Parts: sequence; C-alpha cells; structure tokens
Amino acid sequence: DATGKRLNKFSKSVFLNPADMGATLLPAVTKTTEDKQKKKLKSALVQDDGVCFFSHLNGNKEWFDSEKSIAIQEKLGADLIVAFDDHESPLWDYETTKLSLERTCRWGLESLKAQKRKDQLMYGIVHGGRFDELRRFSAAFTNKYFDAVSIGGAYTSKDVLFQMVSACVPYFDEEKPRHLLGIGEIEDVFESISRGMDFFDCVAPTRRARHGSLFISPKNGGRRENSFVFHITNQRFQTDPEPIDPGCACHVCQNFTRAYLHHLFKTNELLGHQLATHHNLFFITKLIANIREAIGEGSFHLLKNDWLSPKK
RNA sequence: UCCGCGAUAGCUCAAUGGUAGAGCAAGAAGCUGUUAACUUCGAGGUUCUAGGUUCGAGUCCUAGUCGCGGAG
Repeated sequence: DATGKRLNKFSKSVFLNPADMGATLLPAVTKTTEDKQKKKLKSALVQDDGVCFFSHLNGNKEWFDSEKSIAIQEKLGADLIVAFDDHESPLWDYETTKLSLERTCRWGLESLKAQKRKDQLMYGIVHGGRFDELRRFSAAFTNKYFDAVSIGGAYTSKDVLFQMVSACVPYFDEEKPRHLLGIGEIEDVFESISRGMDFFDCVAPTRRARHGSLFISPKNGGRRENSFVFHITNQRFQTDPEPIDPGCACHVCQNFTRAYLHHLFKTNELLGHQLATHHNLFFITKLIANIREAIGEGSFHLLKNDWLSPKK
C-alpha cells in the first residue's frame, strides 16, 4: 500500500517490532515539542522565534527553536521526523489559537530550512484547535509545504477530534503519509483511519499497560464502552487461569496466566509492567496489521464493524 | 503472685470529657504528541467485656479478659 512503499525509502530503523519479538525492525519517528500544560514545571515562555524553558533536572534556563529541534532529530537519525510546532491549548479562544497557529506555520518553514539531511521525511503539523476555519487553513498550508502531514493539538472530546480530522483530510495529497499525533485509543484509531489517516503515535498502550489495563479483543469482551481493556488488578482475576486475551499470539499470552499477572501487579513486581507492556504493544501492532490487510482486501468496514459494533 | 504499660477500621496508629480520623491494605474508576512505576473515588466501627460517675465517656472510676515489660 501507499504507506508501505513510502516507508521502504527509509532503511535505518531503530524500533524492535513487538509482534515478532524484534525479528523485523520498524521505522522510527522522532519529534521534539514544547509542552506548557504540565503544572509542576516552571512555565515555559513561548516567544516568536522559539521557547524558553527551565530544565526539570537542574533548573537551568534552556532555549529551544526549530533549528535546534531539527538538529537533534537529524542526529538521532529517525526515518521520519516532525517539524517544530506550538502546542495549543483546547481552552484558548479563536484569537489566541490563531496567533499560535501563525507561530506553528513560521516554525514549520524554519524547520524545512534547517533540514540538512535528505534521507529523513519531515512531517508538518496542522493546528488550529477546535476552529474549523483555522484547521482548514492549516491543513492546506501544511500540505503545500511538506511531503508528509500530521495533525496535532489537544482535544476536548472525541467528537471534536473526529470533526477536525474530517475537516483536514480533504486538503491532503493522496500519496502523502498522514500522521495523527498523540492518538490513540483503539476506537479512535478505527475512526481516524475511516477518515483517511495512516499513522499514529500514542502513550496509551504502554501507559495503560503500566497501570494494569490490558487490551482484549471483541471475542473476549473488548468493547468500545470499556476501551477494549480490562483491569488485571480486579479481584476476579486472582485465580483466573486464562491468558490475558485468549487467542492472542504474543509471548505473554502464550506463557502466562491472568492470575500470574494479577499477582505481579498486586505485589508491585515490575515484571508485571514489562509483560503487560509487551502484550499491549503486540496487540495494537497486530491490530494495525490486520487493519492494513483488511484495507488491501477491501473489507475494512467489516473489520471495523466487528470491533466497534459487534453482534450480540 | 505483685507492679507498670497497652487494647480504637483487615494492619500500624490518632482523637483538651462534646459529631471517632489518617496512612497502608482491600474494593472500584480514570489515563490519548509520557517527568516510567500515576491520579481519583467510595466502602469499611457495639472504640476488649461488664458495671459506675456525668446532661454527655474512646477518654474518668471499679472489676474482669487478653497482650507486652519488670519484680519475686
């Protein structure tokens, strides 16, 4: 498919593929971003040409801009890199969001200018908060200047998220990889792919795993309502001899029971986090592989229906 | 046998004589471009027993039971 062809151009991969225990390598994406949402940090000062922030390690004043971001990403050597952008707040009004978007546009062009390596594909980032007009402008702008496009931003709800994706996608050229930054949960992945997105990056599978929520497929009770997870710490799994997701081919499901995972979490054994993380990564990776296959066979809508609207 | 100290939520402990609380455990929920192991919530009690003083006792008095320490 278009995505696969695109990626074959880039050979230096650094991620192990959990689906086959790292036998094949996955392309890597890096990005750098300023984040002023975290309360505990001394707030970062966003200026027109970059961001001034304070190191959480030693309190030192640091300066970050497009040039620095791209230099770091070139040094890391990922296959796909991301332009430097301003991360808006969903609470901002139209005018503030517009100012932020102008900054993102300028920084995007600066990022392209700062790029020296030719073997890394750079994503531009669409912003504009919840404002349809700003999103459409940003989508057209990003598509015009970048060979790969991504949608960023913090979303107040799934409705807003899907609405914004739908608004942006028509502005993207067919052959350009489209990445949805920071999304998602399984439902969001299905809905976003339906609307034309290709790539995702998200902390949910790994963070959920560390917090004890493990992915299960529809045949084992995974539903839109439970985000396709269950809590391994729940008492009812104390003596459950089943694997996490019966039928799952991952190393953890092949070798360990829910009861054992329950025990590891209850006793605070970090091995529990490791096994849970392995399962969740395998699960989401395998799901995406299945989706890709279904798209190739023209049966994506059936697969989506099996997951999001299963027959009772 | 005597002296002292103690007994309050599953555990460890709070509570000038005035509505018995906390931490942990146990139970559940949340987590979307990551400061790894987080955050939130509800539930949980005949205050060892039996009397007494008091308007009112976890708290003061008496006796007992159990535990810890000391003396003999």
